[in-house]
Amino acid sequence: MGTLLGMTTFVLHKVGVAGRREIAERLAIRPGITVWQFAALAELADQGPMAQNTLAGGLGLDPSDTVRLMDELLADGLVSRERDPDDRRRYRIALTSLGRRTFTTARGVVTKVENSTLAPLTPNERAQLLKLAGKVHAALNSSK
Amino acid sequence: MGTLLGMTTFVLHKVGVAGRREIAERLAIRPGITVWQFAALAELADQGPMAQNTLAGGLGLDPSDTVRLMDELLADGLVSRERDPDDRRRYRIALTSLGRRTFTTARGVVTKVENSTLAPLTPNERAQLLKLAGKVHAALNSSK
DNA sequence: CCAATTTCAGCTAAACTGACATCC
DNA sequence: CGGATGTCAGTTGAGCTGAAATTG
Repeated sequence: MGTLLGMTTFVLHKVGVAGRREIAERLAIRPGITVWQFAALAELADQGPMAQNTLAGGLGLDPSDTVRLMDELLADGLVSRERDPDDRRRYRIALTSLGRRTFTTARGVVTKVENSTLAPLTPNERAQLLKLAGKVHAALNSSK
Repeated sequence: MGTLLGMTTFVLHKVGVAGRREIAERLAIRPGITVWQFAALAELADQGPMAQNTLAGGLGLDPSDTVRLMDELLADGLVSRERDPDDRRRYRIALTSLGRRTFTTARGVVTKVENSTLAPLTPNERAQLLKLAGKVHAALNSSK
């Protein structure tokens, strides 16, 4: 095996970027959102309304980029943004009903693309891959 | 498990980008090269001299970006670049002895970072992860 | 005063596109 | 001529940095 293909990080990066690219192309067609927009909708759908900062942390996205992301979602009517009355520094970001419907559609698209990308693996292997990558991911986040 | 953490592509992308970033930072310190420069040295060390175009294909790097990459490596004295006498459209890119030494050093650095990144996994799990990611990677390349 | 949250402007590296010259 | 190789200029989006305004 070659040096590069024997380095896990290199292979993981390649696969991750290619997979994300594929997902981005499909989501752009339907329902017409970006990957980061999808990620934000997913986080809000899973965990309910939250501060913009908390959302940024959950996504692993820089807070400054989250500002622009929220502007986009707000302009498309997918989220609502109100000041938290208990702490007026914070926003309270919540899904709109359109946002929820859009997320459901998008999740279906992403799942379809994933199934295609992971086609060379058996269901058992897919679960293994997710589990192992998830372990590494968890360690990365905890160290920061 | 949350939607995002249940999506293999998302986790793979996160881990891949974070791992690559870590490697980039270390390689910048010693031996003072970029990740792409390391990748090119590795490919040349594994497979011997080759045309610039072939190298681009092996790295999954755009040929136009390969031009600049080769300029950098040439300026640092890590590769040599000569026209192929049999087909003067092609270059023959080869490692210099400095390039070979630099690669050896860099490979040690990268291996060290990988061991640290993959620390939460047992040796067996690491092999599994590489094998599974490699399968997906191979399928991606063959479809193109 | 100090810290947290959000905002804003701008930077860097990565990846791609399209046009072109050169050579088989 | 058509096709392959290498070169060049420029575009796009991702991710990050640093500074500032507001509020606790």
